[in-house]
Amino acid sequence: MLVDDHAVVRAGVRRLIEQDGRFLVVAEADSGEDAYQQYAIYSPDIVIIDLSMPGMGGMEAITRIVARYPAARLLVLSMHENAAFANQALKAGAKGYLCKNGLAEELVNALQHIANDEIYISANITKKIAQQFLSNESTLLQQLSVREFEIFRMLAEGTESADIGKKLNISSKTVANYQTTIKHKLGLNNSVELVRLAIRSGLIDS
Amino acid sequence: MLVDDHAVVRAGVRRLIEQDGRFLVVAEADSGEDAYQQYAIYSPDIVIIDLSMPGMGGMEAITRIVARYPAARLLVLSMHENAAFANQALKAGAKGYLCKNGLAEELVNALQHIANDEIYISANITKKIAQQFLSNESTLLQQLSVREFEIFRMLAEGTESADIGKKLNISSKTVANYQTTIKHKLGLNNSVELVRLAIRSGLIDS
DNA sequence: ATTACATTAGGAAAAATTCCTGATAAGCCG
DNA sequence: CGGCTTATCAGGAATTTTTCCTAATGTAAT
Repeated sequence: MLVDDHAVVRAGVRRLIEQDGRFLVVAEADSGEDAYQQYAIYSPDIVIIDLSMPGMGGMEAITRIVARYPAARLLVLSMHENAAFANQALKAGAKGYLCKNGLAEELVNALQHIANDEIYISANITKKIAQQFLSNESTLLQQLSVREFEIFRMLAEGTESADIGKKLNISSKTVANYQTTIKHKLGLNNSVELVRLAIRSGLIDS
Repeated sequence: MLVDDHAVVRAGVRRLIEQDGRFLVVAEADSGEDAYQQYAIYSPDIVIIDLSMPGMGGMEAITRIVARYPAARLLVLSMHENAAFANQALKAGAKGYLCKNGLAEELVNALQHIANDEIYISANITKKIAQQFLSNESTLLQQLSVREFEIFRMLAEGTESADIGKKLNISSKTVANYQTTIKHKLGLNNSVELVRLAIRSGLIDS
């Protein structure tokens, strides 16, 4: 099953997969909510999912799908060539992490690995993870839980606490409390420093 | 010719185009620099180009290609559903602007229009352009008075209102009031957007 | 001279943030 | 297995920040 809010990307990936012949696309979804529902209907062997989507993001979708279907195999196909993203996605329960700027062949390759119940991570990502392992900045972000990381990103994007609460189906009060603990964990004094850290870490762009 | 730093996207779009049959992909490039060089070699009828690429971005590539080859026809295929981006791209000389979250059919449709020497812009983008007609980022900051600009910069650097007051020998209350008017003048909803605008404008770095 | 705007700031109300407490569930370890 | 830790969630209360309104002063322009 393909999950990406960009129809062009979905159509492209579908053709890539179909041309290879080993795999079949049984369903498509253009949002996290849709993915969750479609999963129940089609029970796909593997879900290829993008992280950055409107509404419930990819990260939240992974969390929910894995919570309901622990055997689900999700392969993240993201534009973010960033260790922190990969880290969080795998922590949330994804079985693989690929960058969109990887080779087209790598996609079906990754699918095959995941079909064999192996974890697959892009070579460039594993390298980045190794590189950023020692950097203070990324170890800082690793202190955050999946939920904290998610809220951190949304806050840095300028989303209001109330809207974050709606998207994640939690109280805006909870979001506010998370905000405080996030700042404490990261040693930030205000939301300005929060944004700048997020930009420096490549989580969002200015 | 396809220009996109994501190989998966390039491969997908290539197959989309080839399946339609009306057009032929003669070259691919994964950067602005590469696009410029490949253009000289292949002289493609149309260039499909992404905006967000490392190194010289898509915008700069458009400017350079159009400067050297005024007859060049460039179709932007971007993820940004944003009037400012489309505006800049068309101002730079692009002949069309498409969003990646548009329909797959829209792509060849747009190609046909551009082949007929017409301009093609996504419907959702034309609507946004009309809405955001007046909001120009560069002239935006010029609306600020000297004092406002000064405080804007200090706020974006993460300085607390109280400290700004001390440094400028004014009440923190005044700073707070300035903050509100600055946000209004710049059309910002919160301090997060304030920081990001400051960074985009090169006032501060992340 | 009147208008416009920049700078300053206080009061009151609204909103956001912090700090505290506590509930629930999952996972781990001896 | 029972305790221990951690993640997630959220309400109450105090505090801080932000907004909105009003208003004074000086300066530049028409």
